[in-house]
Amino acid sequence: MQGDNPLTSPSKPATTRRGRPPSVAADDIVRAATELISERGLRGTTVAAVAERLGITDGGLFHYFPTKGALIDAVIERAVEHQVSRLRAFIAPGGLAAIEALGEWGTVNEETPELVALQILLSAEAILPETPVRMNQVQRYAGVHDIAAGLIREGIERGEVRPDVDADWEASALIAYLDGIRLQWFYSDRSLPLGLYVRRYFDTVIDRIRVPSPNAADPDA
Amino acid sequence: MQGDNPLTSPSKPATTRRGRPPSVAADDIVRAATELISERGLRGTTVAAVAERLGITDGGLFHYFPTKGALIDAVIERAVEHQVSRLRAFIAPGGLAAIEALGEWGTVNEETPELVALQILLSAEAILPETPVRMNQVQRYAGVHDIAAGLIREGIERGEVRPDVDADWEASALIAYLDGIRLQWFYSDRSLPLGLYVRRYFDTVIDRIRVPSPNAADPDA
Amino acid sequence: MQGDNPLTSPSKPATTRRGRPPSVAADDIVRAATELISERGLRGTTVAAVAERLGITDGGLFHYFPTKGALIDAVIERAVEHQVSRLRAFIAPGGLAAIEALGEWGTVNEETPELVALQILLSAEAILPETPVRMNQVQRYAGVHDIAAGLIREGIERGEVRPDVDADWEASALIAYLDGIRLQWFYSDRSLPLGLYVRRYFDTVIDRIRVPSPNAADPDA
Amino acid sequence: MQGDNPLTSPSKPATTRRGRPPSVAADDIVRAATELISERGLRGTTVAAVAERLGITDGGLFHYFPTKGALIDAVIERAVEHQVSRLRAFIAPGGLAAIEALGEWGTVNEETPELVALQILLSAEAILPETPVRMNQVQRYAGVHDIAAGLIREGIERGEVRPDVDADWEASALIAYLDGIRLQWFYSDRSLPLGLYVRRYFDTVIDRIRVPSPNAADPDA
DNA sequence: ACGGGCGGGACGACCCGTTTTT
DNA sequence: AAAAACGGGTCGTCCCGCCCGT
Repeated sequence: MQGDNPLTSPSKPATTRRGRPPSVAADDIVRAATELISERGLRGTTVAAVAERLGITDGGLFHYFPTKGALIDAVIERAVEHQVSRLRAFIAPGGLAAIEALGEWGTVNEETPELVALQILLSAEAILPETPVRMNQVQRYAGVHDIAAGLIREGIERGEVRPDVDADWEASALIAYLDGIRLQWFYSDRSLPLGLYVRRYFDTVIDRIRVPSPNAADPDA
Repeated sequence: MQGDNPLTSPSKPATTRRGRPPSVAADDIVRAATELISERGLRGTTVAAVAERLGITDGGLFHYFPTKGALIDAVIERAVEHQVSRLRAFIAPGGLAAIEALGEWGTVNEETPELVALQILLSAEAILPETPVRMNQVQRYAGVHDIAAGLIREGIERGEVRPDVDADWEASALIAYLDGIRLQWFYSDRSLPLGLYVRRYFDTVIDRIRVPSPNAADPDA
Repeated sequence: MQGDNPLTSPSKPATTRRGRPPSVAADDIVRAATELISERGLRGTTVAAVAERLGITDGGLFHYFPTKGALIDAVIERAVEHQVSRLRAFIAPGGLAAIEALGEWGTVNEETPELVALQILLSAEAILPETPVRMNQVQRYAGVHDIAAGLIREGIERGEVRPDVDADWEASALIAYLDGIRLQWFYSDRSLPLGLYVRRYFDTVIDRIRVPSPNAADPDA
Repeated sequence: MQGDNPLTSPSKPATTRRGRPPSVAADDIVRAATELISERGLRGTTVAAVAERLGITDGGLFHYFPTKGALIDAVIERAVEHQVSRLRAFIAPGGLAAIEALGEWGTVNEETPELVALQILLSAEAILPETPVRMNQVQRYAGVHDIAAGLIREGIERGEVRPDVDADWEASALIAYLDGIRLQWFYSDRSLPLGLYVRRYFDTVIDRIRVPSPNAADPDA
């Protein structure tokens, strides 16, 4: 869907590779699997379907991922890596500035709907007590929560955020909104302006938690 | 997943209470199915497992629900009815009072975790383009959205809510938060105080959208 | 192969059986599986082949034996039961008389070649360290060994067998011969006179271990 | 199991040492395959597992043995050669002396348990009517039988063995015991003193079939 | 009407032996 | 010699009908 990424593929041709050149790369498989999962769900996606989309057989796919679980693990890992790398750039400034930057998160998500869909499916699957993806998702949520709460606390320390703000609760609310609005994005066939909505939501939150600027505090003056 | 759902349902409303109320056994089946689905997911739940939990065979279950799709339809219908009946009581006052009352929605949900889990699973399933539950969920969301937005507009008309408030956006944000926070509730093994969090969130929203009371408008005085 | 055994099938029609009469009984399945295993080996026998021989599908077979392992367990159990019931009659007299009676074991085996083949295959499979049938077979061998050694010891106590005979070694040798000669029976396409050979072998053993009769001890007299 | 064994083998005697000795690698493969087969059985051993144990890929193995059947043929051939070379030394003296020497056969076997295990597995596999190893094994048995019976007949001609001894039956019994006691060896985790037991068995047989020495003939004198 | 034993297809995941390509 | 891919096949088992008893 995103074409052949010219950055990753030829990055390692120098190694003395012997044998038949692959008609598909492992990355292609993971990408195809991600797409199919975002279309049919985890259980609705068969390894044969993934192979078929790539023009190979499931036997051939076996060389890359010996089991469906391994394939799904790779799919999840790739999605997480993608998200983390993007996230890191946003939160670099730290404090309230980072929170403001996170307001663009919706715009970023608009570019990769299949990863967002995957995330939603995994989120729901993770509520089941026995599912293997549960721990993964719970930890991911905890990580994101800690990042957000940490930024807010940093804002308090810097004097940008009001000291009486409950950082944990605000982080929880921010994540909840992001998780929920993405559902609506798909319900509207992605016609809902996700970037705009998220931006707007962040603005209201920032308005509420920031320390009032001196001249804005007394508009009547 | 639900077979030729749109074909059989209207032709043979087997589970529709028409002529006489459903037998007790049918309700037991639906309840057991709801529990199992909330534990193992839609696809992870087999009709045989439902039957086994009830002490009957899948052949016996076949008399009540000729197909798995029909059973799932009944499960969804029961969940929706349950939700709607509760909701109706909350929004009876109308306007801002109804919005305030909705702040107790989290507390209500705490009593029926299996219905909440079912709702989450259906929400996620509904983002898939081909799934039979999609339309159902999208319409449900539209209905809830209209109710919430309607209450806000009513609040504006009554002078309780500031006239510049975007009713549709606020409704969307409210629903998004509710959808998202429920996920966190399950991630925390339901130890997160769902009722408290929702109540608190509603308070901040109401604070933001309500028309300021005269004496609170000038705190400096 | 042995037709419908009129003894076992109608033995339990008195129970209030409901539903469709089975086209095949569990016993038929076990019998068919035994035959196929004796023709193609354990791993060479597929559940589909067993079902096909019975005229049903593997899905139908699933109602009786949910897994191949369960089917094989039943096959083994039936073979053991068959063997044990026969064996009991032979060893009833006890002592040397029982040993003599066991000389007819070969003749008995000639009637059920498929059970003998099954036994051979299991014997060989059991030498593998990881196989699930190993323990089963080892215990079976120990049981048979104890029975044979016990009979010999009984013969010693009764004064029928020479007191210097090593009961354990003799038992081991007897079983070894029986196991080995059955192989040759199959190598000869069962044309080797198994009953005769075994009878003859037992005679030489009995000749060697029995207490000499007084008048036979001195034929010249 | 061995594919079109009779077709490929004669057309391409890849493993036959004709013109030059086999490469070391081929011998390693055969040895590794022998070990694996003795651990997991014929069908339980995959070519990939053999290759993995050697640190190569199954594709690499393909250069030495174009098919699994060819590999198994080589494994059998090596085992037979090993056995035959040992056997030849034992039977060199001929007559009863050779029989006595064969009493050490158990001791010899104790040194190569994996070859014994292979032999047991092949023995059992050979009772199946359709297996490609059947003819091989049957012929091997016939050969061993002829050797043993020939030695006994030679003993009779030399006046070492009583003339009324049935050479064929005695040979059959000897082989049967050897085949059977090896099973017990494995059942006991090879703790059974195989060499001792076989030695002892041969002694009883020789006692029975040899021409009585003049002074031993009249113990009363 | 309710329920149960039984059987039918179908398909998914796994994996295996083999061939093709470089 | 390695790597990639194929085609086949086994096992599990799932959803669903066909009949029959109560």
